Amino acid sequence: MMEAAEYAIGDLARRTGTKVETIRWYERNQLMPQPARTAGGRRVYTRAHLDRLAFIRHARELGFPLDDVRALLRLTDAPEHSCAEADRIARGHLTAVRGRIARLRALEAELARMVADCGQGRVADCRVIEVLADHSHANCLHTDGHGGPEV
Amino acid sequence: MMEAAEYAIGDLARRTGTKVETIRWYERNQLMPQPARTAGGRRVYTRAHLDRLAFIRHARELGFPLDDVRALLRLTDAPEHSCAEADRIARGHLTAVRGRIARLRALEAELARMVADCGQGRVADCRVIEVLADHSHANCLHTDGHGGPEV
DNA sequence: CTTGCAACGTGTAGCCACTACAGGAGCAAG
DNA sequence: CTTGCTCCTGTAGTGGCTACACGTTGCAAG
Repeated sequence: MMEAAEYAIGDLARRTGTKVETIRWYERNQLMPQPARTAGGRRVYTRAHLDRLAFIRHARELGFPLDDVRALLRLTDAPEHSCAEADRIARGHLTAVRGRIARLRALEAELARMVADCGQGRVADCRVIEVLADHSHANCLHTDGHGGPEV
Repeated sequence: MMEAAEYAIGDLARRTGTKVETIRWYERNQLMPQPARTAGGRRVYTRAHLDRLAFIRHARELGFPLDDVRALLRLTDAPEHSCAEADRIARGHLTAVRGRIARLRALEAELARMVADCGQGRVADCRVIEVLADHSHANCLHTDGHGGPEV
């Protein structure tokens, strides 16, 4: 069996590990172009669509937000252009990932300390509850206040 | 000056570093009980409210989802009960945090490799774009498919 | 007493990146 | 022709808030 030149939406979904609804969502949100349609109104995709969707999914797996994905997609359409922009986006994302790792590690330490100290007794003596209720934040990691999207 | 026994919503916000809208949102979503009101309709909080809000915020800072926070709050209302449940929740969360750290580290490695290999030339030769476009996923981290909420 | 203004009230919409339906139509195999 | 899968559109929901819009309350200064 050879590669088909046309794909139904379900084929694209299977080949890229994407849900059908997500592909339609990408179309509505301009990440995927509108494909041709059959007489009955079904979407007909080409190899180019498949490649583009695979690119999007791969970038998403790497945690790039969709705005970054959009920018990277624009770059793939200009292969003679300098790739400094792609580098900048990837470096920015790397920095963000490193920041999240750092915060998660501080968190991990605090959680580990919490559960290590829990003697499995009554709630009134529970270290987990105690730490959470500690209004003074004496044992707390010193977050800088701005918070951010997530730890 | 001594501690006031009653607080306006703005006082609670300042003392816990929470936005006023967030406090009202917690009330709508049953995390905070409905407080008394003044004749003019303004919310009047007590010390108990302040403590409860501080507890919620502290748990959120540690990344506990609201459903976990709800469960932990129920435990604080039963101080004679065993704290095994609190321990279970905290351990579960610790496991989740460790999983996220592991995935982020794999990600970090892949991103670092991407940008290290980018020669800042044309997009056609860019390693960043190339890795993303790699349909075979030959250089990809082996995610197990289920994905999860986020990397 | 009036005026000004911050803090408060409600209600709704938006964020991200999907996901999950409901309710119907197309289409291939048996 | 029926069965059963895939597909269509459209809408609403997720988590955990955040941001408005627009109206009211409450307090102090003039």
